[in-house]
Amino acid sequence: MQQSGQAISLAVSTVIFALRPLPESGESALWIPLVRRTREPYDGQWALPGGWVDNHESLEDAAARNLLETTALEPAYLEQLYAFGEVERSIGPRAVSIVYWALVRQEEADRATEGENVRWFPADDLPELAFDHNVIVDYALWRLRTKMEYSRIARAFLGETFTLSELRIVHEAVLQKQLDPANFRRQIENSGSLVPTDHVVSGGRHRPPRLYRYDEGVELVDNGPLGRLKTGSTRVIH
Amino acid sequence: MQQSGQAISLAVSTVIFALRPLPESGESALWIPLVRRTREPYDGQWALPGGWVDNHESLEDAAARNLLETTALEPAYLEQLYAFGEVERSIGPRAVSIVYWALVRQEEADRATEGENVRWFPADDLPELAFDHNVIVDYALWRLRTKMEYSRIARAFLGETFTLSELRIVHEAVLQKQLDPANFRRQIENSGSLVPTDHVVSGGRHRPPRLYRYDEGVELVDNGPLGRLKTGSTRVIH
DNA sequence: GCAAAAGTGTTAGCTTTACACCCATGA
DNA sequence: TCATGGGTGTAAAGCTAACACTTTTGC
Repeated sequence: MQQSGQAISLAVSTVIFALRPLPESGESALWIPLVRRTREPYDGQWALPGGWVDNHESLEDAAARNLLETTALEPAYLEQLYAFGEVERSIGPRAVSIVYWALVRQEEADRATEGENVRWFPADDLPELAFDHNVIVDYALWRLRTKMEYSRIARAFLGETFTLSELRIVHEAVLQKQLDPANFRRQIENSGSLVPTDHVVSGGRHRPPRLYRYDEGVELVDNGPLGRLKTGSTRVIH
Repeated sequence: MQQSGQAISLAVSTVIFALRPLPESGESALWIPLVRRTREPYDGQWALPGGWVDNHESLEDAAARNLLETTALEPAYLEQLYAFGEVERSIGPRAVSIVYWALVRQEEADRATEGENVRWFPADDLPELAFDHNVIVDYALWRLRTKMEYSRIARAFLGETFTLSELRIVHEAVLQKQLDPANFRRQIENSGSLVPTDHVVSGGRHRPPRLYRYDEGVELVDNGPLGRLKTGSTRVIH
């Protein structure tokens, strides 16, 4: 088993999700930031933010660094999606991409420098992207929606404390369907992952809802090969 | 975004699973083949079969080729597991490993050349392996067991037709728990993924069980980013 | 009081689980 | 006829989904 004379470039890209209101309906929905390519191939087309992996950094560090450099965003959640390595997926020299997906809070998303070469798009209504990036986004969307149903990733979109309504609206925006408030409450309560705080939110024209926080003692279901053994694979910033 | 002068080696490794009887109890259980390292680092220790990715082959092709070269096995199922890229995971030059997991049928597993440098081990009772390979195997085991509950990967361990008993024994061996034959039958029948054949198996000292086959019209649940769009990511050999 | 969302109660229908019991065969 | 698994029946328990209803606030 020895190293043959190869020259495969190793890149990372990230599908970044944030919740923002749609301009038409005002409803909360998933958006992703894209960067415009400024060279061939696919010059001028929109693409996922990404870059090359440096020798001294892990794949995940490379993803986080590229995120910050290209979009100025710091994600609340970062997880590996898939390694894309088809020979013909890129014109030009052979490149393998390790793709991550990330979640950012709305305040963080609003800080993102939007300009000529960085713009947010609704995740379900994207233009034609460079490379195989449309396929990648579709897969990331599928993973996010699947994982939303059995894990606690919704917290990445929320602050330290939140009402059950706020949590439900996150689920509704991601899953694209209305949820019964009564049943949602029971389902969450039975999961045992939330603890009620002593505070309520007053000011609304209705009964003040209680604030909850996530129970830190309860572990995530699947946070990767390293995370499962508590060495910290998936990056969760509290 | 330009390529910096890097020299990261790209490798593939595979966690290969087969069902074989345990020597003590005779019960069917998961086994994996390991290869002995013949050079530093970790000289003499057991490791996952793997090798370098060539410039002209996809990651999946590289995994399949290495499988064949190191263990002479052709898998019935092959799926990407994870890309491991921590800086300090290997002594020596920086290496990133794309790890796959594979399932092979028992006939195929028996063909595997076992010798001084290739040996089968029970998946739940491994020695200390080279690199981070124990962590990797644990993760692959978790993925296999999770996926067994909602997808149709059990077919990779079976022939074209099989009895419900045979299918149940595959599930029991992988999940390490007894399943009620009556409830298992109904669960499988309701899933609609099997069709009964006109044949039964005679010769046993009991009522001859019917043979079933998988309904080819029913799709797998999750076979990867490319597979989901029917371009063939996960490799399923019928 | 009224609107609006918070929160509780209730019921039908479905799924899961446990286990009783009959069936068909070889020896 | 007996042992052995194949295959069917059934009922309790648990979960899901739909929706009625009460509670608490601001105006």
